[in-house]
Amino acid sequence: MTSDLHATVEERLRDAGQRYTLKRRELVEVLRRAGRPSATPDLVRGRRGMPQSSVYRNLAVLEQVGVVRRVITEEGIARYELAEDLTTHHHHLVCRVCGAVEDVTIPSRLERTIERTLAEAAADLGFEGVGHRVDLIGTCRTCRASATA
Amino acid sequence: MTSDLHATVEERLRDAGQRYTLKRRELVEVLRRAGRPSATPDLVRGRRGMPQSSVYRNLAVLEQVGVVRRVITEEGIARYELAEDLTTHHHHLVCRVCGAVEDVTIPSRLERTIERTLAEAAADLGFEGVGHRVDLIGTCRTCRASATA
DNA sequence: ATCAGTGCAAACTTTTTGCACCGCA
DNA sequence: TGCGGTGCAAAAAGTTTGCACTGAT
Repeated sequence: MTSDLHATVEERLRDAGQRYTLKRRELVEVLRRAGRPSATPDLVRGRRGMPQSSVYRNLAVLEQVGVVRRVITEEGIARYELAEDLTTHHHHLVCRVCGAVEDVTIPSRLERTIERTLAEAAADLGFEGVGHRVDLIGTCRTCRASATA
Repeated sequence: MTSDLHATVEERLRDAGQRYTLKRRELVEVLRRAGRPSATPDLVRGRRGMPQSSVYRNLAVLEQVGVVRRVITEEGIARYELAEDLTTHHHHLVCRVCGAVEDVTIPSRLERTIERTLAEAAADLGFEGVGHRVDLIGTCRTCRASATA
């Protein structure tokens, strides 16, 4: 399924008149392996020949062609993950102390209920509901442990 | 009920060894009138004798004593609103184009269902669920109108 | 040869902080 | 009169951009 992913990415880029360069492939690969939204330092760290500007620019391109999604955390910094149609619909558990993010899925029955109700509320207010963001804010294992100390 | 609000704020500040100064009162008043999360420019604009540093510092204090809540938007900038126990539990509809935010409430029955399920999922992952963030992302009336042009 | 992509450094935006001064309990 | 609050200006942190160079078709 990995080659499927890259094939899809390549296609989306080509459709937008863009190339699937080595660096872009590397970014996609890192995001796939991460399995959770990654911050830019994570994408640059230890990777020589990967300046911030390229990371930001390539992520912007990948976002525009629908390959990655940009998520803003509680601290106001950006994290990036593969678009949901390349993975699966999920939500985030965000640690309010260290900002760590875990992926989580919830039962599709409840998912649909949430979606429907929110869309309804949105329509009442003149919004065209195109998506929702359901995050859980808490304290992760690690930060609870160090808080005890 | 307005005096109740200020009395509560004053009490919370006093309990933390802080004063309810005129500027803090002004900030609380503006947030109450806004009825939606406000960005710092909104809190400074047109208000002389209200430098950014004071706004940020006072908002930080008010957040620490549980009077205001800081919300990060899709664009990564902070917005501030009165804490939920001073208003009512609600969610946000965020315009993905202009970043406008509307408040919205959903039926308490569904609210409880969401809360319970998310807490459960969080516990499985070693998080201590202390809250959730349910936002709806869409396009507001104004931006839909200008998109048509 | 052309045009997208890259790398460096500088600019920009939002938020935080150092420091001297002000003012209320 | 002491300590919290204020204001200015500078610094951080994260992100974006200008520009010259590289590389693939």
